[in-house]
Parts: sequence; C-alpha cells; structure tokens
Amino acid sequence: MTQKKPRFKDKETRIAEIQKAARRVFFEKGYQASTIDQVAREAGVAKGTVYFYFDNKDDLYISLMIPTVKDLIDRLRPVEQDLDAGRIPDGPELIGRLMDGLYEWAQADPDGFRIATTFQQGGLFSRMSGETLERLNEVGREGFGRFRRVLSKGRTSGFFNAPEADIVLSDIMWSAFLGIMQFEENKKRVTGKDHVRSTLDSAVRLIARSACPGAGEFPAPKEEV
Amino acid sequence: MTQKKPRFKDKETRIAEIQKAARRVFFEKGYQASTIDQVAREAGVAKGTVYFYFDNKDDLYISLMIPTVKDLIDRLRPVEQDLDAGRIPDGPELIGRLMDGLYEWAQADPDGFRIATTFQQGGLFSRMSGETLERLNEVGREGFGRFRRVLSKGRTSGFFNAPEADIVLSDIMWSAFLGIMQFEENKKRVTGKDHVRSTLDSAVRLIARSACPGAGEFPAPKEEV
Amino acid sequence: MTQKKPRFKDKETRIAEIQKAARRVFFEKGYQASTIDQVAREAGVAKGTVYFYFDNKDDLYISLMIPTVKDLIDRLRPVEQDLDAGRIPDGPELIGRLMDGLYEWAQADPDGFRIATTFQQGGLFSRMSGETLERLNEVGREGFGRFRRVLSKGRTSGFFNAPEADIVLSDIMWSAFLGIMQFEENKKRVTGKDHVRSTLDSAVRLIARSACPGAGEFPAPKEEV
Amino acid sequence: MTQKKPRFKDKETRIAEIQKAARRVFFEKGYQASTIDQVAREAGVAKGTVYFYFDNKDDLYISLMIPTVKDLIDRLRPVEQDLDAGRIPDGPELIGRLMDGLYEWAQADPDGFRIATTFQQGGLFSRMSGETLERLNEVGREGFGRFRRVLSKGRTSGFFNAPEADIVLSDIMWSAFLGIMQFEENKKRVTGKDHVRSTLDSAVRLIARSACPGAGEFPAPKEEV
DNA sequence: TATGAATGAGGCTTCATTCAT
DNA sequence: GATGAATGAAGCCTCATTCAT
Repeated sequence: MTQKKPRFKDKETRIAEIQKAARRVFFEKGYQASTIDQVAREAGVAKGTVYFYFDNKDDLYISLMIPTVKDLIDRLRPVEQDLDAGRIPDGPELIGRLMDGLYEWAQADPDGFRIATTFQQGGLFSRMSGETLERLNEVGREGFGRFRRVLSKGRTSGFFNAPEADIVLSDIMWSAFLGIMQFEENKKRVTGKDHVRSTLDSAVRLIARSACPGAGEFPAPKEEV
Repeated sequence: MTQKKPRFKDKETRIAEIQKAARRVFFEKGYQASTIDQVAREAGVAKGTVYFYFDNKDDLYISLMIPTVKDLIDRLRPVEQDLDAGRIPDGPELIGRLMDGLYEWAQADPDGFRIATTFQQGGLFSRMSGETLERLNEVGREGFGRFRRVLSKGRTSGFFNAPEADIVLSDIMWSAFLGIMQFEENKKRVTGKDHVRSTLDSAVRLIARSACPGAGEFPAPKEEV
Repeated sequence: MTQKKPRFKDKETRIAEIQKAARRVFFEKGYQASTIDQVAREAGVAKGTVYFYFDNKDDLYISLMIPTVKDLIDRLRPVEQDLDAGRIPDGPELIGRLMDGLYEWAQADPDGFRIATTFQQGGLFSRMSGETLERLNEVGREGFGRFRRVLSKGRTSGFFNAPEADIVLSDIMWSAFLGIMQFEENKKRVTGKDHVRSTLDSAVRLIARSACPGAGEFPAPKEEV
Repeated sequence: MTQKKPRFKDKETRIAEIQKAARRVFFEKGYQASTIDQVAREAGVAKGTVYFYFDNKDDLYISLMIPTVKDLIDRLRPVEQDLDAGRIPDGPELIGRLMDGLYEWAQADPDGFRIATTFQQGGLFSRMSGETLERLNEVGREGFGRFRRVLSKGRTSGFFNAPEADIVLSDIMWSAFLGIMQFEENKKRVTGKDHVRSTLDSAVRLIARSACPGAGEFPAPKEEV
C-alpha cells in the first residue's frame, strides 16, 4: 500500500517545527520581545496552531529547554563512560573533556543554550506560574547534577588535590563556563573578535593546574583587543 | 521654625528618588516586564513626572548604570593606590583584593549590580536605539577597563607567572565573578542557601594558585546542597 | 433556511465598514482630533480590529482617498467620452459639464471630498512619514491630471480663446471650485444659507464668458445674506 | 526723569512676543500638532507665562486672528479711499487693486494669513467653545464685509456689467483667491515652482473681462509644470 | 509677574489569547 | 486539526493645564 502524503503532518513533526522556530525567535529577540506571531510565521503555521499545541507563551518557552538539557546529558554520558572505563588518565584531561562537552553543547544549539541558560533574566519569573518555575528548575537541576556527578567520580579516582573539592569545583567550572560564554559573547558583539574558545582553554588550564596534583604552568595568552 | 512640606523637591532629590524606585522595579522584574507606571508609583510621583526627568524608558534605565559603574571605579581605586604604594605584597593578595572589591560592589547595590551586569539579556538590544547601546557599552567598558589596568600593573610587578597573562586573567576573573554571582544567586533562589561568598573565595584561591608563582593548595570546600 | 449572523464578516465588507466609519469621524473632527477609538466604536469593532486591517492611523486615512479620487476619475470619464464623440458643442458647455462633475463628486461623498481636499491642513504634514506623503501626492495628482487633460482636449477643439489657456484655465477652475466649496460651506455653517450651487454656476458663466469665444453676459445674481 | 529699563517687559510687548512666536509655530505645525511648550520656548518665556496672558490654547490661537484681520482692513482702506476720490478709473483696475491687496496681505504675514484662513480645518471646531467660535466668525466677517463693501461701491460707479453683481462677484473673487492660494501653495510644495502670482493675475484678467464692460482678452498663459 | 515642576487624562499601538469556521 | 479574524487589556508617551514658589 502506498504511503500517502499526509494532509496533516503528524503531531511530533508539527511540534518540532514550532519549537525550532520558537528557538530561533526567542534566541534572537529574547522572551518578552518575541511574539507568538513571529514564531507562527517562522514555523509556517497560523497563530492558532501554536496555541493548539502549547497552552501559552510560557509553556512554549519551557518546552524548549527539555531537549536542550537532554542534549547536555547526552554529551556528558560518553565522558562518564570513558571515565568509568579508565580511558581518562588524569584530572586535567577530565576537566578538559567536560569543558569541551559544555562548549560543544553550546555550539550545537546556541539558541537553546542561551534559552536554557538565561531564562531567569528579563523578568520572566514574575509572569510565570509557580508550577512552571518548578518544572524549569527541575529540568535544570538534572543537567547540572549529571555534570557534578562526573566530577565527583573524578575525585574518587584521586584526580583532584582536595578530597571534597568536587562540589566547589563543579560550581566554579560551571560558573566560569557561563561567565565566559556570556562575557565573551558580549565582547564579541562589540569588538567583533571571538575569544570564547581560547578563553575557555585558558580557564581549563588554570583550573587544572590549581586543582590537580602536579599540573603545569599558566598558559601564555594570545594578543587581544 | 516650621518644617513645611515642600511641594517641589530639589531636582537632584527627585531624580534620585525616581532612580531608586526604578532600580528596585527593574531589578525585580527586568527591563521589559517593568512599566513606567510601576516606577512612578513606587517613586510616589505621577507618570508624567518620570518623563519630565527622563526622555524615555531606555534613558531611565541607562541612567541607573552610570552611578553603579562609578561606584565600581571608586572601589577599585584604593586597590590601585595600594598597589602603586607597594602595600600589596603579592599576586594572591591582589587577586583577593580585586575580587573583594567586586563582591562588595555587588553587595552595596544589588539592584544596580544586576542592572549593570545583565542589561544585555532579555532582548533589550533589539529594542534599544543604536545610540543607547553605544552609551551603554561605553560606560561598561570604562569599569572593566579600570579593572584590567590594575591587573596589568600587577603583572609589571611580577605578580603573575606568565608575563602577558593579565589580559586573559582579567577576562577569567571577571567571567568567574559574573558566572558565580549569577549561578549562585540562582541556586540561592531555589535552595535558599547562600554560597556566593565562599565560592568566590574558592575561585580566588584557585586562580591565585594557578597564576601566581609559589602559591598554595586548592582550598578545602564546605558541605553543600 | 436560517439566516445566521456571521461572526466573521467578509474581509472586504469589514474593511469597507471601517473606512465608512473613519470617513465620518475624520470628516467631522479632522485628522488630528479623530481617534482610532472613535473610528472603532463607530464601526462597531474593537480597536485592535482597526489595526488588523490598517497599519496605523495614517494608513487608514490615506486609504480613504483612493476610492474618492477614483470616483472623481469615474465622473470625468463620460465628459471626456462625450467630448471625444463630439457631443459637446462648445467651451461653455464643457466648462459647465466639468464643474458639474466636480460638484456631483463632492456631493456624492462629502466626507471623502473634504478628506481628499483638505488633508494638507492642520499640520498633518509634520506628522506623516515621507512615504505617506508621497503616496498622497501621487494619488492626488492622478485626479487633477485627468481634469486637466479634458480641458486640454477642449483647447484642441478650439473651444478657448487663448491657445495654451488650458493650463491656467484648469488651475483657475480647480482653485475656484475648491475656494467656493470651502468658503460657501463656511458661510453656510454660520448663516445657514446654502449658496454653493449658485455660486458655482456663476463662476462657470464668468469663466466661460471670459475664456470662450463669443460667450455671453455676466450672470444676474440672486439675493443674498 | 530717566526711563529705566523695566525688569518686567510691559504687558503689550510680552503679549506681542508670545503671539509672534505662536504664529510661527501654529503656521508650521498646525493647531493640533503645536504645543504650548513650543510656543513658550520660541517666545523665550516659560509655559506658565503663556497661561498668564492667555486662558488656554484656543484663546491664544484666536488672538492671532485679530491683528491679521485688522491688517487686511488696513490694506483695503486705501483702495476704498482711492475709489471714493475717483482715482480708480474702471472695473479691471478695481479688481486688480483688490486682488493685489489680498495678495500683499497674505505675503506680509503668511503665518497669520494661513491661520486666519484655515482655522476651520483640522477639527478645531469640536474643541472650541461656542463663545470662542462666535468671536472667530465675528472677526472674520468684519474683514470680508469690508472687501464686499468696496466692490459694492464699484458697482454703484457702474464698473460692472450686472447691476447687483457685487455680491456674487465678491464671493467668486474671494473664493478664487483662497482656492488659488491654497492650490498653488500645495503645488509649490510638491513641484517647487511658484505660480501663485501669475495664476492670481490670470484670475484677475479673467474675472475683469467677464464682469466689466468692454474688457480684454483672456490672458496668454506661461509655461508650466 | 514669572517660573517650571508636577499632574493625569488620553492617544497610538502591540500582542497574548480566544473561538467560529 | 488548522486557521486567522477579533478582542481588549496594557504599555509607552504627549501635552494642556495647574499651582507653589
């Protein structure tokens, strides 16, 4: 029997299309400045269709975070597996692999990354229901929790100087990552020069040298603005 | 003599009142979600009065950043003076002093800090005029420039391992500071526990140990969530 | 079968309704003093509906002129056809027919006439965009151009004394028409007496006698205010 | 006794200054689009001062018409005197003199002319009180009445074909004048070419030839747009 | 007299959301 | 399922007018 072209696309496809469009729009304009109309137009559907699949603007926004966080977890999994299999020799390597994971995650889906990362800005909280916020935090914790767990395993392997350092270390790594992404993105917009990758590398070496036994020198910098 | 309630307050006072109210409102809701009406009500004046002193919402917002950035510069000045006077013995001390300055700055005026720091979020860019953005970046550069200069002087004094490290170092310190403030604030909102100060301290030691000749061990962490 | 009240009217109908309401409101109050709210209420729709069909107040205003100018052209067409077919014997007849066309035009849609005719008053220019003004002038020229062309053909037929008189003649006729409409309307509002038609007739005879070979006497006036 | 420089300018001067500024502003922007602030700034006084001398915006606007109408009367007076003294030989001369008077009047104070002439546009009526409108009409009638009286005297002198023609004639002359001023001004704004004077001249000859016994040919036109 | 800070009603416009088709 | 016309609350901003100084 022939597979006839469906008059109505299947539900999943439709939803995915709308989310894809929403990601682009929300990323470019931010939550408040984005309109459902823009999302609908970008997705090639009518406004009502968006409301058919999503309860409201908040709901649509939040739905974007789930796959992004899932993607982060997917990127951390091989690191964890390699660590479990003994394929990661030392702390610097682990820190580098983790930071690479974060960076690639951000690169793979910049819109989603920014959305997942900065949703708390811009007064969204005041508009969102408590339930909505709860879901947001839950999903956010899941990604970060995985990140911390990997570092924790590294500590067990004796990769780090201080025995309990994994908690502080994860906070610092994560914060540094967020801060650098944000700060360098900002500089890039003004100066046009992109130092994200190199600054992240420097941070990795800096952290590694400090947190791991017998690590090397502080890296030589490159010329800059 | 009788203390009569003045109908017209001093111009400076009025402006300060409105700005104070605006800082609160913008901080709580973010730029887009804040309304001039809210600001006016909070300041106890009519909407028109806000527009009497500020051209528009953007203008009001920007006006908040100037004193905040000035305050940062004021807090960095004594560090620079002490450095010039030889009262700062080594790199770790300098890094600590700088991070303290940043932290105290953020504490002294949390609303202003967040406003100055996160204005780029939430799609404000797409709404603001080019001129407005220019002024914003200009003022922002001023504060960060001062910060970088102090580190640069420290490098000249041989405080840091790599001769040109001050550029990368300033980026990393600033990014770590921003990232930690943001990340820990966020965690605080969810968990209720405040680890901002201790995480910053850890970051300072971590950075110092890595960037300065002959620095100590990675710090022991505290229990956490 | 049941005549059910349609919730969504035909697009054209809706637009026509809004325009009709707008014509009334703009006519009565003038552009600046009219509000979109008044138009919406008069049209029996919500404010947003007006903006669904028209980009802004200017756009709505301009949209009113197109059909009015088209109507003028429609009224001039039979005159031109009769002239081409030799059914108009002389200059006075042509001038009379043209002035009749203008008068009937103004009578048929007084609101539209005034809007098309006086839009330049009241400081509208300073508020309208250059593009808006361009469209306005373009459409205005079209109507007047047709008027002038008919007079030009009359000149070719030897209807007028001076060979090139059609240019000046069209300006004078048009100006006289506008001036009389305006002046007499104004007087009517004050005195309550309507001399528009008779003054136009006088003007026709006056012009014809002067511009056409062998025309008659200046007309006897009627008693007046 | 020495005439000391007054700390406060005298009332008349102040009023005149404000009116002068108001004329410019109202002329350029139209009534609705003009603000008291603009007038005050242009006059170099504070907003409150304007309200000290004028009850409200309407009142200020109306006050501008009095001197303008007075000026018209002043310009018509010598014509009347010359006519009375027998220094005007015939109808064409009288018509020419009158039209010259109108034209010079409009030239001498374009702002005032436009204000006096088009105040009825732009929805002012709906905003003005009945009393205000009454004053306006009264003053307007005075100027036009003088104009008509002169024509009436010309009729008595046998200058015009039809014995009672002065009523219609005055309407037509006045209307033609208004229409031409308006229409040609409008064209001038679009084309940049100024045909006001020549079109008025043509109108004068056209009217004269028609209304006066033994007048000449219709004038040859000039090249145009 | 003169000032200009202060007010608040009102206008234009946007946009999340609904719902008949 | 999908559409898009319709709604109306809400936001930014203007400006005539008032009034304490």
